Formats: sequence, structure tokens, C-alpha cells
Amino acid sequence: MSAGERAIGPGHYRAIAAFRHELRRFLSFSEAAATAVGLPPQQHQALLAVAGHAGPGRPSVGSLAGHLVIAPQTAAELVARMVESGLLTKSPSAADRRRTELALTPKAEGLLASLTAAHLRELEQLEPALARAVGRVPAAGTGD
Amino acid sequence: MSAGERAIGPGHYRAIAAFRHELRRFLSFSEAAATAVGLPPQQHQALLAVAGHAGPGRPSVGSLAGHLVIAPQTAAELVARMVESGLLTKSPSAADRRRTELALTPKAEGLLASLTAAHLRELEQLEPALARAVGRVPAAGTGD
DNA sequence: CGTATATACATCGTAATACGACATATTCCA
DNA sequence: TGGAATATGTCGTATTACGATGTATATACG
Repeated sequence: MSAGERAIGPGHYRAIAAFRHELRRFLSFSEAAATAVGLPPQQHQALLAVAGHAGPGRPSVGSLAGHLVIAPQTAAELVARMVESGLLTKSPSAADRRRTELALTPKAEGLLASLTAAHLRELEQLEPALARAVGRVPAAGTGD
Repeated sequence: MSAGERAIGPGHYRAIAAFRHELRRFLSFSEAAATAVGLPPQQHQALLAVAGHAGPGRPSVGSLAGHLVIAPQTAAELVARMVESGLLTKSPSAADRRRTELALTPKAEGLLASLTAAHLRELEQLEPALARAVGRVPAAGTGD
């Protein structure tokens, strides 16, 4: 075959399907854990993104969207729901008044700490399974 | 602190947030790739699960649900949409007539092969980033 | 300085998908 | 055989995402 083409076979499908299954198991656990404490899954992810924000200062609505890989207006709606339910506070940025800076409320900090502890335990189990699943994905063109 | 408690700190949040961000980037790529060939993301996952089915014989609606970690009736609805659009075929199981066995149509095989080639390329890039992100998650209780 | 353009956030209507509750057909078992 | 369990299907509802669009603020440039 010519350069750039890839031969796909049953081995590829089994390996990638197994990888996706591991991802889904973890995501399913995470959604259930969030729901169990009364938090929609996306709101849990937003709390984590705000608390784990890398740069200096507080994250904005736009940087939250970037971190969650969602459209900016989707992040704005998500934030509005979370302010409404007492999980986030918004404050206009002093440097750029178009921006809204986000911060966790004490209530949100408590929920996030609890959820994160559970996730750390789950991740300790997921890590080997996920690494195994990724490692078993054959290199393209070598795989059935 | 007492046994079983976990001290959660900024390091945990940053590490787990980074891990989730890597997952989201991959999932976002995958959704975009599926959509680009006219396939809803869940239907792409269903094709992969059927093609990568581990056991002997063909997968049923229920085993598809198990693999995708969704409720059985959700899988039944998904399958119905896919049969409607010419991606899957259903046939009653000879051994247990409650079950419906699933198979890909040639059209679906073509789409899946194309998508899988693209995903193999993406996974080659994701693997190190994901492994790095998982590896940076501190052990519970040691983390800020 | 003032206008054009870009950026950040917000609002509204629409679409996709998942689940709970429930229904039906088939199988298993006492 | 009768009843419980299993597999799939149907329907109504809720969540959430996005495109299109609007408004406020910032920036570039002549």
C-alpha cells in the first residue's frame, strides 16, 4: 500500500474498544459520584477546573470554557447555573472589565474536596487498567 | 489525621484537572471526527463496540449497553436509530430469542475503518500526554 | 481622538441523548 | 405449570450543548 494509508483490523478494534470502555467506566464512576452529592457532572468538572486553574489569578468564564473544551456561551450558562445554586461567585476583572473572574464558595470547596478524595481512590485503580489499554493499541498499520 | 481520611490540596486539583483536560481534548477530537463523517458520536462508539466485541459470536443490545456503560433501553434506542440509518443490522438470536444480535453493514465498516485510522494517529499523540497527566496525580494524602 | 474591529460574556431557540417508569416477549426454575 | 428473572422496546422528561445573535468593553490605527 502507499505511504500514509493504514491497515485497520480486528486487533485495532478490540484494543481501541477496550480503551474506550475503560474511559467510560471511569467517567461513569465520576458522574455517579457527583450526582450522589447533588452535583450535575458538568458542574463538578467546572469546580475542578476552577480549583485546578494553572495560571496566576482567578480563571475567567472564557478560560473555563477552554479548560472544559466547550463553547464560551456554554460555559457562561454553566456558570450562571452554578452562581444560582451557590457554588461559584462572579466578580468583574479590574484589569479587563469584559472578563468575569470566578471563585469557589465554601460550600463548593467542601463538595469538591469530598469528590476529589473519592476520585483519587478510583484513579489508583484506573491507572494500571488505562495504561494497559492504551499500551495494547497497536501501532497503525501493524494491527490484526 | 485518622486513617482513611485524605488531605486534598492544590496539587491534587491541578493534577486531576490536567488529567481531565487531556481526556476532554481526546473526546472532543473524537466527537469532531465522527461528526465530520456524518456520524453522531455515540453511534461511532457503538460501531466500535460491535466491531471490537471480545467474546465469541455477535454482541447483543444488552452487551452493547454494558460495553458503553449506558442503560439497556438507551442502547435499544441507539440501535434503533442506527438500523434506521443503515449502520447496523439486527437478527434474533437462535439460542435465546429474547436477544437481538447486532452486525455492522458494509457502509458502517467503511466509516469505522476511516475513523479508526484517524484515532490511531491521535492516540499516538495522546498516549504520552495522558500517561504524563495520570502519573502526575499525587497519591492520596501526599498532595500539595 | 474617534471609528472600526476584535474580544468576552450573555440570551434564546433548537437538537441530541440519557434515564426512569412502564410494557412485552421469552426463558428459567421450583 | 406458574412466577420470577431477563432482554428488549416505548414514552415522557430533563439536562446540556451549540448556532445565531446581542451588548459591553478593549484595542488598533490613521
